[in-house]
Amino acid sequence: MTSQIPTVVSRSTLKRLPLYLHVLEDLQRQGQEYASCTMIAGKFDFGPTQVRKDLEVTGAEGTAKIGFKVSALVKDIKEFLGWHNAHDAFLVGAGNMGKALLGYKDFDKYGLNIVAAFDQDPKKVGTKIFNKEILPMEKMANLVKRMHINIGIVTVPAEFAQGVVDIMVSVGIKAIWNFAPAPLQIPEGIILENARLTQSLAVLTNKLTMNFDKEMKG
Amino acid sequence: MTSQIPTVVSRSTLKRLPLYLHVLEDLQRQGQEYASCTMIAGKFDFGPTQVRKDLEVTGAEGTAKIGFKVSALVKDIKEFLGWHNAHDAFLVGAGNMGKALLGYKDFDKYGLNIVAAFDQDPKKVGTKIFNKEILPMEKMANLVKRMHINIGIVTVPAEFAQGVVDIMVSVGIKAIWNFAPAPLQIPEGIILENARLTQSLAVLTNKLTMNFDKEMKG
DNA sequence: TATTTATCGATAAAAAATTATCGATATATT
DNA sequence: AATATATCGATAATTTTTTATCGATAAATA
Repeated sequence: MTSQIPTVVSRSTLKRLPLYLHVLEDLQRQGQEYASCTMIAGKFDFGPTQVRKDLEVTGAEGTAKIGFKVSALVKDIKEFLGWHNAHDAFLVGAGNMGKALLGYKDFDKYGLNIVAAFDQDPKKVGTKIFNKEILPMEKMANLVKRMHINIGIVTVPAEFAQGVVDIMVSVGIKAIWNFAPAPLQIPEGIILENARLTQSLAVLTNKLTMNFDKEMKG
Repeated sequence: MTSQIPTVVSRSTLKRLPLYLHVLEDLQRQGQEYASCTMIAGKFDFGPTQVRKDLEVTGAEGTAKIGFKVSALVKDIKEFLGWHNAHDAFLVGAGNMGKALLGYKDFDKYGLNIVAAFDQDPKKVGTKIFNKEILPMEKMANLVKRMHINIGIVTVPAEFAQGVVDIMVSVGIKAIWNFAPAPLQIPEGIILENARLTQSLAVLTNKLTMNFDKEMKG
């Protein structure tokens, strides 16, 4: 009998798992030992079936009438997301967003460790931001290989993003976390995940506009 | 005959529109007058039908064999997203992410204008970040009313997020852009849009982990 | 001990999103 | 001028995602 766990997991499910994790860690702090899908779903605007289906992909198992053991579930979700041990990453673009990410202390909780940053600007090179060195772009190739870096974070302006991504791919980066609002071309086999604020903002401003339109009419 | 434009637009569509906008503005700079869905889709990993369906919601009209007039399409998308004129916003939490957003120069392109920031920390209050004043929380209520602010941006740590949101709602904020990795409760009628980096990161680290697992096996 | 209840796990149904198809049309080509 | 082609707009088919249903089970309650 083979495993029931689906081999391909939807983005939607993957994006809900960190939400559950947050709730579960809260429960853990409160000393709760078990949690049911009903309880977790209570924190969100969707139902327990959704939660149950999402949790299924992690391989976690619950018991009827009781729910899931919180500690085990946290562990299962973290392992599934790859957050149980840290992935080293390089960041390119020490601007405002770059700085914010370099200063974010909780990334270790999320399986990310930004080792160093790179920038074109000679004025930035050689300085440190949150105790992390800013290096010249030329040094990236060697260091990626020497340090076995797999993740590249792109926080440069849109017009430079494709160039940076091309370099990253050429030096052996396997996964790219992109913050630039530009569509990027990447070769087969490289993982690209976009974290574009403008997309989220679009949803917000559209809803707001729709609301005003409604008020005008009604 | 009523309009063919759907009254409710999916998140997925809303999130793709800024991508098209970026491509279109590139084309505009290059002096291209017309753009077809086929051409736009070429920049992404989905087809022209998807693009056509998305553009439909904006009310834009194209012509067979030619495509859409770029300038008109840009205008239609911007208006649909509410990016044609700026929405004033307050930001709460002048930490790293807060600073990054305060320093982001292109928000005016996306219909957002961060007017001022608020913080609990007395050391921050009174200072300026990117020429924007950091004010004490107590001043928010009055200013929201006086300045007719509709958008609140939450960049505080997770444990303070719900408290900040409650204040925002109570002083009359209509839409909340949340960067804290916490599930938030909001009353009916308030718009909440989450821009949580951890969700995006989850997708990345999971894919990376899956890739390694595959390599181990095969 | 029997009954009720909350939950899981699995499956089925419903809804939503994506992709394919096709007639109409505007331009380019023969 | 006739034919070929690229594209739109609309609709249909497909796929994916979400939600509902239901038997099994573990605990609580009568």
